[in-house]
Amino acid sequence: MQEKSLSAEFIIHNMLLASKISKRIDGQLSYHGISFTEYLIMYHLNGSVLKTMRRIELAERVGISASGVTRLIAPMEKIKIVEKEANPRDARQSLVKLSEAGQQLFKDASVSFEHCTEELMGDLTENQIEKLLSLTTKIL
Amino acid sequence: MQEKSLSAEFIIHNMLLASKISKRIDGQLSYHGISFTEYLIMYHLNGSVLKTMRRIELAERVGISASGVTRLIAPMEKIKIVEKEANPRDARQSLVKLSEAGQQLFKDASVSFEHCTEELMGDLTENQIEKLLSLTTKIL
DNA sequence: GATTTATGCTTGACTGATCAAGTATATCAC
DNA sequence: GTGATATACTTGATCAGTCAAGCATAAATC
Repeated sequence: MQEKSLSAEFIIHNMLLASKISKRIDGQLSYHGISFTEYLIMYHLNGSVLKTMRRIELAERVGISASGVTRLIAPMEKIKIVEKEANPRDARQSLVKLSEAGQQLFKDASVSFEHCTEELMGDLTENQIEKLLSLTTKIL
Repeated sequence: MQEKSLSAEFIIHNMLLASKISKRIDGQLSYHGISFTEYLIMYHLNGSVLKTMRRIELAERVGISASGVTRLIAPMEKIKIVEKEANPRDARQSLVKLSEAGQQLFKDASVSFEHCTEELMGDLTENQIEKLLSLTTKIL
């Protein structure tokens, strides 16, 4: 008889969960004309001190590659929800700033987003979610 | 002051985690010449009664679309790790069976996979993983 | 048993991301 | 200061997956 790995089971289960969740959220955010990934960009920009971040750091936070950020930001810049800024201290960098319009869009989209996440997590108590959060931070 | 949504925070955190995990696993499985998604296909086939499943069911279990399964299975069939089978009761179906070679490959890859998941979850006890599993099944 | 509707699967066109290579700038070692 | 190495970013080629449409078969309705 073969032993079954609990960690393997959890990982597989959690991957499927993540895929379902992101599809659901993408569906909701599409009403605001943005994708989940774009929302994540705005989320991190909005949470940073000057609503401004380096592309590389955005990539790390969102979990995509640097070139992924380049391609993702380009259309967001075109519709003016983010702006390009230079860093006088380092000419290699191309900072990304969440514009006023971007902040407003983020605020609107957050209502849908949070409504969606609360629906997803509806069967769990605050304590259980906190537990989940603290356990998952131990992974990796 | 604005309230911060715990569920939103968890979802965002868990998405980043999932993305990192899948990259790590993909890296490990590449030594066996397969992707994480291909591993998942084999995992579900191997766990089914006759090592055989319908494409639609595979799609649901793995979390991709039906056409995704078609495109994913094609090269696996070419290198003979799965075989196509007909269902005499329903000519629309095209069943997928894990071949002998596929079973062996799955067994080998599982060693790497489980080693990887155990490394990922190394900071957690069995009980904590069970807790995680039971909490995440309440989502969606 | 003919017609309508639903299911299982595949295909073409597309999208969001990746990687590898290239460019520009910065930092380090001497 | 000069040369070597590292970092920030972009671009072309590619890939894994999606969606919408289509085809074949099955099931339900009349």
